[in-house]
Amino acid sequence: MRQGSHEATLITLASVMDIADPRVARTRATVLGTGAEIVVESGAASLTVDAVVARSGVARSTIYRHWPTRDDLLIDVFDFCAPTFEQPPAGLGFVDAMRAFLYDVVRQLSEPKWARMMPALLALKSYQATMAALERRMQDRQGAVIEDLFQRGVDEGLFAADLDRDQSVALLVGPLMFAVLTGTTPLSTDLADKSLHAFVSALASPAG
Amino acid sequence: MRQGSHEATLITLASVMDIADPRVARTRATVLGTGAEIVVESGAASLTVDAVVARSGVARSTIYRHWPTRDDLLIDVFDFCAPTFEQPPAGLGFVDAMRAFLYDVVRQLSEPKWARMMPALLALKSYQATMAALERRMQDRQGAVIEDLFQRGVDEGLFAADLDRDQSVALLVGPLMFAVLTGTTPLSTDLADKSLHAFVSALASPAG
DNA sequence: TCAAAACAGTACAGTACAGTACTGTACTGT
DNA sequence: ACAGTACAGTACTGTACTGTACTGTTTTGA
Repeated sequence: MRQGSHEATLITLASVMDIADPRVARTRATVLGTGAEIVVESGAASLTVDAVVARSGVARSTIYRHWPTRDDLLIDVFDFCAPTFEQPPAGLGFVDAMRAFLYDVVRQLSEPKWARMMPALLALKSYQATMAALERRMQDRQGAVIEDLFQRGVDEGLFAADLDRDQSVALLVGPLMFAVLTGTTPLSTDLADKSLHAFVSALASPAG
Repeated sequence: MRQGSHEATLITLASVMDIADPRVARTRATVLGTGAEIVVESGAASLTVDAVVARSGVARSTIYRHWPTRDDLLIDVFDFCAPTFEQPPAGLGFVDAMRAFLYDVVRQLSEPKWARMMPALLALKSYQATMAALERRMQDRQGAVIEDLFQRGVDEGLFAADLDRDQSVALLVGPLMFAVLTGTTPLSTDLADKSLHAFVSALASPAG
C-alpha cells in the first residue's frame, strides 16, 4: 500500500513537528533541509535522490521510504521553505497594516533562499499539476491575512467593499516580485513604500 | 576549433535572415521553431536534442553542426522568442506613450508562449551565467525605448531628471509580470491602466 | 560541371538518474 | 525483554540523454 503512505505524507506534511517517532522527524528534517540547500544552490533540476544521499548522509532506501518519488520530495522541499506572512496588529489602519505586510514580504523575499526558490517554483507550476496545487495551498494560507487587510480599508471608507483584491495585490506586491526576479532594482522597504504610496494615491485621485 | 564556431553562432544569432546558404537559414529556423514549441509545451528541461530531431525531422548531426551543446541551443531558442517592444509615436506625451508601451507589454505577454517562457527563463538565469547574459541583452534592447519614454516625462516637468528608471519600471511593469506569473488576476489593459494611474497619481501627491 | 558544404541516418560509448530489492543493524515504545 | 519499525548500505535493472564518429546523399554557388 504505497498509495496510502503517500497520502499520509501529504496530510502530515504541514506539521513536521507532531510525529511520534523521533527518528522519522529527524530524517524528515535532515532530508528537507538538505534538499532546500541543493535547490537554492543548484536549482530544482539538481535535486536528485543521490545528491541528497551524498550530502545528508541519509540512506537511499530511507528517502524512498518517506517519499515515493523524487517529485514528491521536491514538492515537500518547496513546502518546507514556504514563507508565512504574519497578521499585522489589529490596532493598525489599512495603510500602516499594509505597510507592515509589505515590509514582511520584503524581509522574507530578501533572503537569497527565496530569491532562488521563487523562479523555480513559478517555472514548475506551469507544467506540473502538483506544483500548481502547492502554489494554491500557499496562496490560501495568505488569503486570510490579505482579506483582513483589505477589510480595514473598507471599514475606514478608503475604498468600496467590492474592490478587486487580487488585482490590488498585484499592484502592491507586483513591483516587489519584479525586483526579486529581475534584479534590475533592489528589493527594499523604499520600493515597498513607493508601491503603497502609488496605490493609496490612486485611490484618492479620480480614475482617468 | 569548436570554440570558434560557437562564438560565430552568438554573433550571427540576432539576425537569422542574413545567412548566405539557404540551407542553413532553413535548418536554423526549423530547429529554433521546433525548440520553442517544445519549451512552451513541456518546459526547458524537455528540450533535448532527440526531441527536436523527432519533431522537426532535422538530423541529429545537423543540429550538432550548428550548436555545440544542448545549452547553446536552449539559449538561442529563448533569444528566438524574445519579445521586442516598439517605440511609441514621438508625438505622444509621457502618460500616453507609457500607456502605449504597457499595452504592448500586455499584448505580447498575453501570448501563452511567453506566459510559459518567462518563468523558465527566470528560473535558469539564477544558475546559468549564460542565461543571465541573455537576459541582460534583452534588457539592453528595451533600454533605449524605456529611456526615451522617461525623457518625455522630464521634458514635461512631470518628474525630476534623476528619477530612478529601474525602480519606476518595477512599479509600472511589476503588476503585469505578477499577473502573468501567478495567474491570480488576469493580465489586461485594465490592469495596465491601474498601474499607470497609480504611478502618475503618486507623482502628483506628496511623498509620505 | 564540379568541388564544397550542408544534410540524413545510424551506431556507439559514457554518464546520470529513477526506482526496486534485498541484507543487516539500531532504535523506539510498551 | 521484545516485537515493530526505522535506518544504513549496497547492488541491480532500466531508461534517457549527451556528445562523437562515422557513411552516404543532396544541395548550393561559382
